[in-house]
Amino acid sequence: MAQIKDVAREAGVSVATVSRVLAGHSGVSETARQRVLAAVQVLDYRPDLAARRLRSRRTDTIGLIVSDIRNPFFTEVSRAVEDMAYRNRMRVILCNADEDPEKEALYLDLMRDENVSGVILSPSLPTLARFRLSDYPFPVVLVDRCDRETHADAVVLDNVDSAYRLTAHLIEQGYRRIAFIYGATSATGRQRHEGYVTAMATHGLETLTQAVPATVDAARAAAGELARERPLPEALMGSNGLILLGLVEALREAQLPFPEQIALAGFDDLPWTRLVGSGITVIAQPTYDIGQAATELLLQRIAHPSQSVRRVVLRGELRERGSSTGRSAK
Amino acid sequence: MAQIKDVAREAGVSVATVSRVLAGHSGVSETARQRVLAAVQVLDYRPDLAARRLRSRRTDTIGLIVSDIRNPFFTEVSRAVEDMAYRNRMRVILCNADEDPEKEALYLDLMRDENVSGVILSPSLPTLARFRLSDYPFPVVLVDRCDRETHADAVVLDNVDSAYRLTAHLIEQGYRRIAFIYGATSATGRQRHEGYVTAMATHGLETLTQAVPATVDAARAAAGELARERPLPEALMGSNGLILLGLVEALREAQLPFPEQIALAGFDDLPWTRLVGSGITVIAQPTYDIGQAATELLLQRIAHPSQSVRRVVLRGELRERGSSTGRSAK
DNA sequence: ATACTGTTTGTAATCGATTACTTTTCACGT
DNA sequence: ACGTGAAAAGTAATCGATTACAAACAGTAT
Repeated sequence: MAQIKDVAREAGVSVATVSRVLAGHSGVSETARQRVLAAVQVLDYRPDLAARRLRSRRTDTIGLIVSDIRNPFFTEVSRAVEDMAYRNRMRVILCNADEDPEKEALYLDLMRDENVSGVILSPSLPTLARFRLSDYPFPVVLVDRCDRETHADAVVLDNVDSAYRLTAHLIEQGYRRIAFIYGATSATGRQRHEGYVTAMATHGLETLTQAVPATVDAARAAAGELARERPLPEALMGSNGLILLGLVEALREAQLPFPEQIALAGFDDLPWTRLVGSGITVIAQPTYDIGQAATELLLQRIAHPSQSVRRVVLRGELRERGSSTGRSAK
Repeated sequence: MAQIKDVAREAGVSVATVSRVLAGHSGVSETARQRVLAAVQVLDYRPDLAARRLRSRRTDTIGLIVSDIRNPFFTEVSRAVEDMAYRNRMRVILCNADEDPEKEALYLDLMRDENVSGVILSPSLPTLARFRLSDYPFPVVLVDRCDRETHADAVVLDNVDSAYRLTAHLIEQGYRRIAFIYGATSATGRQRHEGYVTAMATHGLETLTQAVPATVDAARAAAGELARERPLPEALMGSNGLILLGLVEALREAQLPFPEQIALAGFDDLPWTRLVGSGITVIAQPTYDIGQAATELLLQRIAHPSQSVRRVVLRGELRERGSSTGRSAK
């Protein structure tokens, strides 16, 4: 395996010059640069990253800690982060915290050990509550989950407003008893809850909510109970893709077709939402954009550590489908 | 930030002793060990990974290169790999090749640069065709995709047999004109094609196949064409989850309900397969097990570089649902 | 020709661990 | 008390780059 001194010898220059050329530093003559590049080619030289990282104290690596890799939302975010990162010659270490605050803390420690340049994190509720940027030796950009109090770069959906619009849509369609099943373990769920509550209140309607862990099974169980209540709610809303999936499963088990027996709506425009029944009305998130924006924010923060904190709020898009076809229309 | 020499001073021993304790080497007195451990606690010492990796020439990192992170199959595999790896104090670098052989090559180079301990790879067809273990300075375990010729550790589904069983199931249900739409860009698709062809031949039936890139859109387009043909095929099979999704979309567009107008079956038991229509008959893959097995294989290979090559074949499970309800039953 | 500037180049220190090698310590048999 | 071998501990070389600093050089003004 060729080392930098081999390249230096081959090119007839010093190791410092080789290093400078490879780092793209100025102050190297064009002739020297060419000879170094040629030597690198000839020897197929690849710098040893461990050595470089040790000396330079930089890793050019960003850590991505997602809450649940099985959630397609985070899959797509990861994809975007990865694309952007590698395009900027950065590495990505992906960690899946599985909605477990302990795992999250573990991975944040790991990021410290790895001396990453920065971290993109979708924090669980406890982590978010305790979150202080100054607790970490690297910049952190929050993604998907952030509240008004937290002072950190972040990229989030306009959760409150999106939930408001989704709820308002159901109300417009003539539904009144609208139940909201939401993941209480994430800031996202809570904010969407807020939007729902506001919309209901604005229209003088009573709320009907159920907080659950953000899993398919929990949502199915909760919806199963609701389905046994009489009078039946007129509509069901889920606070994210996994929960929505649970709702669909529960309605199927309870043999309640939508929208005939009960209307349905939720968050996340997953591939299957338009295929079940006559399609499910959802708020679509610009997932790829979210990941992209988060990476951009992080890269900028790494370049300019003291620039002011920024928050990017992206708008969710309402996609009306059969599941919320109005009572009037029937 | 505390360094090893600080720990040594605090503990009143030499750096060598500290290093030995932390590496779990024998030849350290119990007293010394205790003092070192205490000092580590006091100073909150964390070894510098860059320095360690430079000197020891080991990274304890495994690279995972998946074909398409959006495919839930690979998501689940990643999860398993990650779990297993961290449990064995290994890091994971996840890369998404997006079914692009060039990206794949790029990432394999990157793995070399990172000096990873080993790689788990789901190769594209061109990469698999050229694949030689000796081309890489690290052990490689293939996952999901591997052919009989390739001499490497691998974990795969019994693709041929599973496809045979799925096809045979449709035949048993009374279908004859069974079309198979498959991803020709992966070894998996080809092997499943083989199983389908064998099953059809065994029953004296004519094959009806369409090779497509393994994407939802390509599959939808292909199925859209088939849906316009007369006579209509009696059943449609897709070679993986993404393709199956494309088929469902196409049938919906063509307003062909299943199984009434046309039967449907495929691979990958994704969350939504039991929710659309009366459920879709699929071969379920033990995705988590596949990732787990691959990681185990890799860790063993790292520990014993010269042990003989092993291939783990896992069995797919047929899950019968409404989409393949027999003609006889109608 | 000389001094002065700015650019290019080279030498050697450095990053923080691991580990080869040497020295010390200790238990034990004679 | 002493020699012996094993176990424990320490010293210093080492991994392979980056970079601080010094030296050489070229170009220009005096």
